[in-house]
This record gives sequence, structure tokens and C-alpha cells, in this order.
Amino acid sequence: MSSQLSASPRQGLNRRQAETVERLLAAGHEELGAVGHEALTVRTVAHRAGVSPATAYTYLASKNHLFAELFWRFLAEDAHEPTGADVIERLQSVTRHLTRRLAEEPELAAAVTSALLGSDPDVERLRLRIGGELVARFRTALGADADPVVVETVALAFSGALLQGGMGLMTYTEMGERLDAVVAVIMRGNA
Amino acid sequence: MSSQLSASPRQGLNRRQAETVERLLAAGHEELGAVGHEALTVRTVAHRAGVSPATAYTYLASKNHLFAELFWRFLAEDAHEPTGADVIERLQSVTRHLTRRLAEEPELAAAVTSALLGSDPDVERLRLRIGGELVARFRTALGADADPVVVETVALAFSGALLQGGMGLMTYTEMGERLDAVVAVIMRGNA
DNA sequence: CCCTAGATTGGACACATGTCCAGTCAGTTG
DNA sequence: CAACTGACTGGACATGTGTCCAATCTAGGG
Repeated sequence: MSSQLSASPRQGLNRRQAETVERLLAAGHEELGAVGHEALTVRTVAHRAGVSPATAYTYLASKNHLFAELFWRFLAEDAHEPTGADVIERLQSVTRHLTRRLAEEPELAAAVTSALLGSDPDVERLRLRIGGELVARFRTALGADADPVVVETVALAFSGALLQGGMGLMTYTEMGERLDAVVAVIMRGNA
Repeated sequence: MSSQLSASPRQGLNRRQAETVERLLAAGHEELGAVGHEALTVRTVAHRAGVSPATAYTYLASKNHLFAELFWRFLAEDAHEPTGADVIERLQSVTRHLTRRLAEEPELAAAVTSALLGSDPDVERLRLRIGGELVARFRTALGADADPVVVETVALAFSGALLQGGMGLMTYTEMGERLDAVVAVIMRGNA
């Protein structure tokens, strides 16, 4: 099933439905923190939200869709303005900010890493939106006239780091530190 | 269950077992090419290999383990020597080589991307081995005295690209071309 | 205050995943 | 050639995933 969801002006959901969705997402978030993404099931989320599994599936196409949705909100809920004296510092402020927030919710980060690889249409849509948002942040930090390849390089390195975080090869805190060095290396000849 | 497998000198597997494993992996490879990684099930692989599902699970801890194992062999079966006049070209020869081979087996590439995120101990082991192998290749291309951060940056960008390939955001052929530019950008100030 | 659209529910379904174990079969060994 | 070790098998089990639908609530309009 394809259940849309998450359009900014709550497309086609009346108040009652919107509340149900909110409750589901909140419950999903709690459940994720409580038992981790491996143990979480849509049915336990439904239970926690006080609705039936059938209702949960009315709004969530899949477990992956839930994770993608939660991550999208996690991203969207904070508009971060890059700060810093030069381009490198501005970029680093972005990666630092993201990794710091990721470190606060490692379960969400781990969950989304594999979720985004899913093939539900709902995941697909969120995936593009999330990717676009990340690239936009890097572009903002780099300035409008930045070399597109540099933007892409930073984005690739960042997703690579996300992947390694998702695999547990490093913590998100380490990731922040390492990315500082990586950003410096990338920008060394491209400032 | 944890089923080891894939140690170089066929640790603890007698001839008969080794043949069964070979048949299973070959069948898995065929099945993957035939129906893709979403539709593949361990039971259909077992059937194709002419063994019972129970036997398949004796050697394969999970579907993810199968994919990781296949990818590891895919990687290990070709020892590529970087070529090129300068470091950039040597690096590009490595990424080109890998993406060219990936492009020949997109299903395997897509399969392994999500498989490596799994948490079976068998996947864990293969994951480290695969990551190590990739880093080793980049380090070889860069030379023994290369800045470790540069190696890491290239590795992160490469895994990021792999991730995007796995999500279907680009073909592995495009990936090869883009990585040429990315490598050039990374090395611009680090040659 | 009743009615009704439509949100919600219970519960069964089809299917995949991975586990387990008692029983069978085959290849080596004596 | 008989016995035995251990690889293999059949089949049931517990659990998760996502789908479907007839039946039931419930909020808001008339």
C-alpha cells in the first residue's frame, strides 16, 4: 500500500486522522528508543499508540516507511543556519550539527540507514526528500556559486559516514570529529 | 545461528560440505540474477542447489549472510593492481575498476548494500573484511605514505556512492564517472 | 436527536524468516 | 561387507510482515 503522509499542509487528512498519525509517529519514536529498530514491530507501535494494527497500516505503508517518516521529521524540525568564518568552518558547522543531533538519537539513525534502502514508494519519496535536504544544507554552507562536484563530494562522504554509523563501525560522535578532518581534506584545494 | 564460512583455507569444512556450500553459493548467485534480491528466498536457493532448506540454513545464517558472502567472493576473486601516471589516475583506476564490475552485477551490488547493514555475526565479520579490503585498495593506490584522512575520505565517498547505487539513485556506470570527478576534487589539494 | 460518512476494528489470510529435531542416507573404515 | 559417523532431510514451529474485509463505532450536519 502507498499511504502518502507527511506533506507539509497535512494533505487530505482531517483532524481525527491527523491526530491518529501523530499518535502513531510519537509511539513509533518512543518504541524505537525503548526497544531499538530490530525489535520494533508495527503492531507494537500500534498498541502503544492505542490503535489497532489495521489502523496503523492505514497510515504506515511499512516499518521502513515509519522510520523514514520519523527521520524526515527529525531533519525538518530543525532549520540550522551554517556559521563560521570561512567555508570550511561553515561546512563543519553543518556536519557537526547533524552528527550531534544524530548522536542524541542513535537508534533513529541506525533505523533510517537501512529503511531508506527499501523499495516502497513511500520510502522512495522520503528518500529523495531527505537526500535533497542534505544536499541543500551543504550547498547553503558552500555558497550558491560552489562547484557542484564539491557539493556532491561532501554529500557522498556524509552518506558514507552515515552508512558506517548505521553499521556500528563508529559512533555518531566520532563521526562528527572525523568529518571535520574529511571536510578539511576535501576543501584543501577547493576553498 | 552463526555459520562461519568463507575462511580462506575452508576452515573446518570437508570436501562434501565444501561442495554443498559451493552449490549453494552458485545457486544463490544464479537466483539473484534471475529474480533479484527482493524476491530471492533462502528456500528457493536451496531448491535450485538441490538441497533441502534445512541444509541451506546449516551453511547460511541468513539471506543477508548469503549476499555478504557472494559479495566478498566477488571482491576477492579479482586482485586489481592500480595503474596510472599519478596518484589521481591510480585512484581512478581503482574506482573505475570496481564500478565497472559492479555495473555487471547490479543485483549483487543492490543486495549487498542492505545486507551489510544486518546484524548477524556472520554479516558482521564479512562487513569488516569487505571494508578492510576496500580501504586497502585505496591505500595501495595512494601509496603507503598517504595521509590517512585522505584514504578515509575516499573510502567514505565510495561507500556513499555505493549507498546511492543501492538506492537506485544512479547506475553503477554513472557512479564510475561521477567518482572520477569526486576523486579529482578530493585530491586537488592533497596530491 | 438522529443519521450517516468514513474512521476504526478484529481477525483471518498468505507468505517469509529462521529454528529445531528425529530420522534417513552415504561414504569411510575396519 | 557390515557398522558407524555425520551430512542431509522432512516437516513442524514460532514469529514477523503486509493485506483484506465485513462489522462497528463516532463526530458533525441536518
